[in-house]
Formats: sequence, C-alpha cells, structure tokens
Amino acid sequence: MPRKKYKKLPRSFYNRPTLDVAEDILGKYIVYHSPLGKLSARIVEVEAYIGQEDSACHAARGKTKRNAVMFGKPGVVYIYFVYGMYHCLNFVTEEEGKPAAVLLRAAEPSEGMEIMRQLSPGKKDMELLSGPGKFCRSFGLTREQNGLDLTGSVIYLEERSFKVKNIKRTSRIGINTAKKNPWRFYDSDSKVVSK
DNA sequence: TGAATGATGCGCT
DNA sequence: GCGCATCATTCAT
Repeated sequence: MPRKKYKKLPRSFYNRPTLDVAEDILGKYIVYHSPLGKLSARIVEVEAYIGQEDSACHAARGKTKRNAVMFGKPGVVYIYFVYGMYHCLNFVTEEEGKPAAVLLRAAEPSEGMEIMRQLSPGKKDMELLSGPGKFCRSFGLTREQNGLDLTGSVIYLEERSFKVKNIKRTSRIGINTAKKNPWRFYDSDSKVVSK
C-alpha cells in the first residue's frame, strides 16, 4: 500500500487556458496502469495546440473523426498516429466545444522501467521517453487508448512533491506553419528534452 | 557531429 | 497523391 497519497489532478486543472495548463503540467507525474503493469514518469517537455488560433493544430480546420476528442470535455486523452509508425499523446484542455490540447513530448521514467525497456529494446533509461514517439512506444500507448478519461483510474496525472526550478519557452518542434507561436515549454534542468 | 533521408500508414485536398 | 505534432540510420564534412 502506498505510504503517501498523491493528489490526482481533477478535471478543473485541464479546464483552463491551454498555455497555463501546459506550463503547469511540467513536473507533474503521468501514471498509466497498463496491461503489463504500472508505469509512471515525470513530465519535462510539452507543447500547446490551440485550435481556434493555431493553424498547426489538427483541429484548426474543423471537427473530423480523428480530432473529435479535442472538441470534447477537458481532461481526456487524445492520441493520434503519424509518419506511419509513431503515436503522440495529448491532454485535452479548455471547455467543451473549444478544441485545444497539450502534447506530451518528453518525460523521465519513474516506475515500471522494466516494462518500458521491454517495449523499447536497446534503449538507455533516459532515452526511453525522450520524444513524443518514443514516449508512446515505451508506455505502450496507441489509438486504442484514444479518448480515455484522465479523471478515471487507468491513466491520470499526479501532483507529487517535485518542483520545477527553471522553465523555458520556445517555438515548437516539427512545425512548419505558425512557427511564431512560442508554445513549447520544458524543464531546462532535465537531460531528456529534445535538442 | 551535423544534415539528409528512408521507413511507413493514414487523413485530407 | 501529398504531407505529416517522428525516429534511426546513413552520408558528408
């Protein structure tokens, strides 16, 4: 039994301006009770995607089957498939009907590292979650987990005692349009953020 | 050690 | 068809 009870972040955490949520997510822990066992990691790098004012957001051109969960209630997981072989994990933000999300780009492994190594063979511990594609592979996340509720018991964010000291803000990675929006946030003391 | 490119599937024009 | 919120490998300095 856990000797310390950590606080699971409620839906109100996600039901706020996306840039605020993105910054506050740094240092939080993502916990996923996968079929293989419990996994957790400390989040160190994220990006914001805001449908209504962001041409780079999947939801910028209206609702489709793929991005539908971004239009739904906050505190839900949005997972999509890119480049033929990778998945990316997002947390839906803002009130229902307003499409926006925060992309998880990198994290530092905490619990369940044996499982992550098994899912991503040959990786050093600090490389297991150092990128959005690698994160989903090491956590075993695919489109099957799309739409899961972060206020449930399968996958959620936890507030622990860790405090982020230095937060940096830059433009996003891998974006061609809307490059000006400096909507990438990361913990500059972590060694696993993208270069 | 940095830049170019191939892998590979799917959603949209 | 084309381009993509990526990564690993190859090739050039």
